[in-house]
Order: sequence, then C-alpha cells, then structure tokens
Amino acid sequence: MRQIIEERTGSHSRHPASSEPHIAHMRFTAHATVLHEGDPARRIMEVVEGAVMLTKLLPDGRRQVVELLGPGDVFGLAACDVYACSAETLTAAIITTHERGALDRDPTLAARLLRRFEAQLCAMHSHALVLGRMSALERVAFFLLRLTPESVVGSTLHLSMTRQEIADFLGLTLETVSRAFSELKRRGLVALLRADEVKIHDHGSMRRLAGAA
Amino acid sequence: MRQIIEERTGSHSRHPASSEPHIAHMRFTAHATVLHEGDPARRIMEVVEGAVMLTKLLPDGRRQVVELLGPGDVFGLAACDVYACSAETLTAAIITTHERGALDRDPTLAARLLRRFEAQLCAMHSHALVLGRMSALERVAFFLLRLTPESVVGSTLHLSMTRQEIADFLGLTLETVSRAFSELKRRGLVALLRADEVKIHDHGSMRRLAGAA
DNA sequence: CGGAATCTTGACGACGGTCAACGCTGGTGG
DNA sequence: CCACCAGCGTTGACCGTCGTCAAGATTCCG
Repeated sequence: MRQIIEERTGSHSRHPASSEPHIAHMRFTAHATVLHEGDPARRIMEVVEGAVMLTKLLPDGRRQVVELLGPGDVFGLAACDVYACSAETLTAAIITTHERGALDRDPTLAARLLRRFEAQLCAMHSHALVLGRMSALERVAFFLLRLTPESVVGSTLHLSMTRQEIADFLGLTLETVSRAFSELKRRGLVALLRADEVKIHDHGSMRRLAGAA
Repeated sequence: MRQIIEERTGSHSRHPASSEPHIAHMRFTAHATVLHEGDPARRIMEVVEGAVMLTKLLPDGRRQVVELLGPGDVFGLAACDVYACSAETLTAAIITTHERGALDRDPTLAARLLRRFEAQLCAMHSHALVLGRMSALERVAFFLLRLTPESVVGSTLHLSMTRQEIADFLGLTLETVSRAFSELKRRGLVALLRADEVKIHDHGSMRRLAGAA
C-alpha cells in the first residue's frame, strides 16, 4: 500500500473579498487517494495542477483505470448519491472543489464544466474504442500518443504511471504492457531511456498503429 | 445497407410565441443514421423518445458502439469541431436539437444538460470497467441487466439490437455473444423466447455475474 | 552493499476470435 | 398458399492473442 494520504489542505484560504466563499484549494502529494468510490458525493472536484486517475473496482479486486485527468478536468461525479470512482493522484497535484449547488447558481461555472464534460465524454468514447476493439500493441501506441502534447514531439516523455497502472488503464496485464513496450522498441518506433521515459521515434507509424486517432 | 434515411423533419414547427425559436423536433424510423462521425458539429442533439446508439469506426472497419441512449440522453458532441461519433436509431425515435450557442444563453438548459452529461459520463465509466476487465459471460449479463428497468423485472425484455450490434457494444464478436446467451440459458439464468426476447429468471445470479453493478 | 519494488522475459494454457456449416424466420413472388 | 431466398442466429473445430505463473534483471533507496 503506497497511497499514503498526505493531504495538507493547503490554501484553504478564503480571500477576504472572494466571490466564491466555499472554494477549497487542496494540495496533494503523488500517489495520494483523493476520494473513494462509494463515499457520499458531496462536492465536485476540478484538477488545477498535476495528474489524477479515476479507478473502479470489481468485488473480486479487478481494477480499471477509467480516466486520466489533467488540469481543468472534472471528477467526483455520481450517478446516484455516492462517488462512482475512486481518485488517486499520479503526481503532486492541486485540486479545487465546488459545491454541487453552485452549479445552479453560477452559470459561468456551469458553462465551463459543461464544456469540460463534453471533452471528457469524447475522451471516454475514444477509450471505449480502444478497450473494445484494439490489440495490445495498438492500445499501448494509443496511450503513448495520448500523453504526447504537440510540444513534446521531439523530446522525451515521462510516464508517471507504473506498468500495472498503464495495464489497468488499457485493460491489459502488466506483462502484456511490458511486452508491447519491448515490441515497439524492437520495431524502432520508440526508445526506452528508462522504464518510465519514452522517446517516440516514428510518429507516423505510431499514429497508424493507434488508428490515426 | 439497411440504414435508409427517412428523415421527415416532422414538426419543424416554430410555435408563434416559442421561447426557443431554433428548436427542431425530428422524427426518425428505426435504423436511420442521424449523424456521421466527422461531419461538422453544428448542433447538440437530445433523445426525446426511442433508442439511439453512438458508434465509432477504426480505419480498417472495426466498429465500437460506444454508448446506448434513451430519452433525455444527449449526443452530437465534438472534441474539436466535428462529431466524434456516428449516431443511428435502434427504434423509431424523436430527436430534438439545440444550437451550441444556446448553452451559454440559457442557464436552465445548461443545468439540465450538465446533469445528463454527468449521468452519461458515469455510465461510460462503468462501460470502461466492462470493456477492460470483464469476461464475455459477465459482459452479456451486465448488458441484459442494464436494459432491465426495475419495472420489467418479471416480464420479458425486448432487445432492439442484433447480435452484431450487441457484440460491437460489448467488445466481442457476434459468435461469442451468441455463445454467451446459450450459456446463460443452459445455466437457467435466462430464457430465450426468441432471438430478441429475453426473460431473466435468476436475477440474483445475474447481478453477481455482472459484478453487482 | 543489500534488499525491496518494479520491470522484463519465457513457457504454457485458456478464452475468445476466425472460419465454416447449418438452422431458423420472415418476406416475396410464383 | 406454398416455395424459395435472404438475413440473422447458432454451433462446432481450430487457432492466435493475451493471461498466468515463474524465474531473472534492473533500478532505486537506505
């Protein structure tokens, strides 16, 4: 168990003249649990800085990482009145929260979250295609491209996830993920500087593998 | 090719004193294509009545049904400026559309769509767990329960999808779906009256198979 | 330097995909 | 009215991808 929670509720700072009195900025270390699947869903969360993953568990312990979140992304959702996913930080992160009631009172906030929900829903649609129809190699290629912003095309990409976490995201086992990395390396599409540092050499072939997504 | 489009743009009716002049209600037959992945994303759609499925395609033709929609559900989303998914009706359906700009102008509409997006995002999270971590039998059990509203517990459930469509939804092949149905029947969990009419006998075992979701 | 955690690689097996034949059902036309 | 045909579903045999189990390799840290 390495998710030691160290939840310095950093700047709980209510600016004297803040227009949003119930906002709480929280600072988390890497590998901290932010919230638990099944807990009562009080607030909606938003990533300000860092990376967060959402996970779901089956009764027998099988795990799926359902979403990877970055700055601006929203989580803490609920179909009924409890959180549908657990959330863990992948890196150090800053998270802000919104009262659920604020959505009705603050149209600006609602409009922003709406736009973000749309983007996340589209990302989930892509992810369904990956999980339902792609081979192991294709999934890993897709994963690497997804983590590559246009700025980092030539340079080296840092994965802040273990093979197990990547596997749980892609619906594979850690061994299969490892084999896929090796195969991509063998084919000259990527270079593995370290286990968690990848350089993409053949961007075109990678895109083709990932289904030109 | 059976998606014959018969798109009687039924009540394009602008009520004399309507507050939403750009609303268009459209009536579709079953198996009609409502919109195409890749087309310019002009409007946001909402299911009023009937069932709609959203699909994504890989360049080589592999297909994934990413979402099943019923009344109230929203589609026609776009990460950039084109639709991310195609949409086809499963049954006869009535669909209404909203101008994208209306979301900023109409806070009531925005609040309603926000709530619906949240529900659909949660459904996608469950679906990711299904696609990533469940066996074929579990997937089919999950699928059948998902289609069973509490009202239809004792009675018979009508599937308005072919085996191929179910397979594309669950990330399987049509043969595997067929085998899973037969296996559920063999175990006495369901009865197959016809290929598209199912009665669930052992609801408890089904829930256990589906991961008590 | 040593030990724990993570990653890689190999051997093997199972689940589900592929290919193929057959059955059922509903619609059309003779 | 019945026969035929087309589309969909079922079942079987076989095979490939990926999961499982296990043994090393590597990295990181004290």
